[in-house]
Amino acid sequence: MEYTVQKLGQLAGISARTLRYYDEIGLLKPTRINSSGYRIYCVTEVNRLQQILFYRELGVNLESIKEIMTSPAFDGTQALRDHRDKLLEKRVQLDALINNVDKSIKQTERKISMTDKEKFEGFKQKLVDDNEKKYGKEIRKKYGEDTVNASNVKIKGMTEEEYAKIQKLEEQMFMNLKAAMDTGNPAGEQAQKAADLHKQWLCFYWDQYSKEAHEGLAEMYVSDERFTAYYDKVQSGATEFLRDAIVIYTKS
Amino acid sequence: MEYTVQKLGQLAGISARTLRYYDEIGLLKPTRINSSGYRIYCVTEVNRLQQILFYRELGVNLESIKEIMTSPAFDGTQALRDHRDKLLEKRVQLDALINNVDKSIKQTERKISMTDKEKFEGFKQKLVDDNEKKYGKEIRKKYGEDTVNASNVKIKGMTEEEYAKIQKLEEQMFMNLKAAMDTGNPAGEQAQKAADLHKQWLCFYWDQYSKEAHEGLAEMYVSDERFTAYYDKVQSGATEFLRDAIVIYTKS
DNA sequence: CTTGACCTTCACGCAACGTAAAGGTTTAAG
DNA sequence: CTTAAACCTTTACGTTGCGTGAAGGTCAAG
Repeated sequence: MEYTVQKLGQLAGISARTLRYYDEIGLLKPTRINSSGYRIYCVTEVNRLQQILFYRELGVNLESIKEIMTSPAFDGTQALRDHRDKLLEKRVQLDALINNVDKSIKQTERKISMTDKEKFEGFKQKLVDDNEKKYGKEIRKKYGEDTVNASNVKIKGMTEEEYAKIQKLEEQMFMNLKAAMDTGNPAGEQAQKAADLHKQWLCFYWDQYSKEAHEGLAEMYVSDERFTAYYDKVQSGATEFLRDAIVIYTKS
Repeated sequence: MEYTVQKLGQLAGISARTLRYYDEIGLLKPTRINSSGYRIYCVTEVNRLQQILFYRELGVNLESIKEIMTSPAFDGTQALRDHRDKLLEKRVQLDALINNVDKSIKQTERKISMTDKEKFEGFKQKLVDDNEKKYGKEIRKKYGEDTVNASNVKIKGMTEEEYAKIQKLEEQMFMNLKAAMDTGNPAGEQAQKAADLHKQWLCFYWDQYSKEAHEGLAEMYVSDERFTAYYDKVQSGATEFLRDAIVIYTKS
């Protein structure tokens, strides 16, 4: 397929002027110039333009894009992978901003108060927090980046009120879990109530809940000693019991 | 708490120059100037700056931000809610881009093939922006923000298949409209078929259809020359004929 | 053969700052 | 008390990434 400036512009959602400008600065030269002096673009240039737009979307200036892409070390596939990482980062930042706006709305409704610092959360890049450092890698491997990232953002932006609610939920879950273990039946009412409370608790951290992820998490609790230690504090074997209850819960 | 340019800049993640510029253009004036001529900002300005940054993040130019925020009708809380919607939209677009980059990676691995059009999926933000600029205000006034926003989201998330379907629907509508005009009867079978096709077409853009909104839109087509030009291309007077047909359609 | 929708090359304009110059103020250290 | 660093001020020109004509050539359709 061959394209003139306008055609390619329409395809990519940019103006013909932009393409001429990219030609002018040597960022994207047409494949050839036809007998009437028209710029003609082919597949190689289409792909190059896509790469350019990815970089542009990520805020890289055109001069740098040119430098990167004309480097002999430039690896298109690797670049795409980098784009992916950056875009995921951008999404984390965007989530932080959404969180910020949510909080700001609550503040105007006098439901919470916000420090000046909090008011600008999400507008700039921030450091990763403890949770991330401790458990980030493992969880990330198992459940994918997206879920974890979203979780981090939610923790950061939590109000005290919400935090208290979560603490209470977890406490209730522990109480139900203990009572359920006395009956010894993970399918029983108490155990299923505990699993349900665990789900509710989880939903404060996860943007979307899925049964599969819930079950997967329960399995990880059992296989990771740090989590086992945490849940077994209620009683020895509690982690496995909780896992069993959750598995039954997700299947029902 | 009181801030000088640099302090506030650091808090918000912008430069001191930017704050001076915002003062210069009258977008954000400091609370007061101290005895040495320093700009001093307090809580009102901090909140205003936050709003400004939300708008900026969403691509609104400074002149428009100023216009919006100095309007007597400006409602801060409502603005925050709008920001939220827009940010969620932005996330949808970002997801589309991530999807694109994933596909592009797979393509380089020869696992799938991609059309040139698909290569630019997720970049098409601009198209929506344009749409917004051209018709946003009028439609917004008549049908409220929600409907329009929902429409934007739908366009963004549209697959090529869906898009083709819509194009076809519109084409059929035009054909029926033309045939109906030959009969001269807006209540006739052909005209009513055209009105129905128009409704179907519309339902791709609107989340909820209502007869009132449909009729209102038809009236706007007639009163707005840009729309008139668009529909009259089939034949002179076609817009009014379509309006008549739609009015009859919605009453029946 | 004309009309309209393309294309071309200048060339100027613009937003939203960056950057540097030239100078006054504040503050913390010597 | 002085002195240097780290602020602040205004003025003013530079930069990026195009938008927007103007002036003119090309191409397909009626």
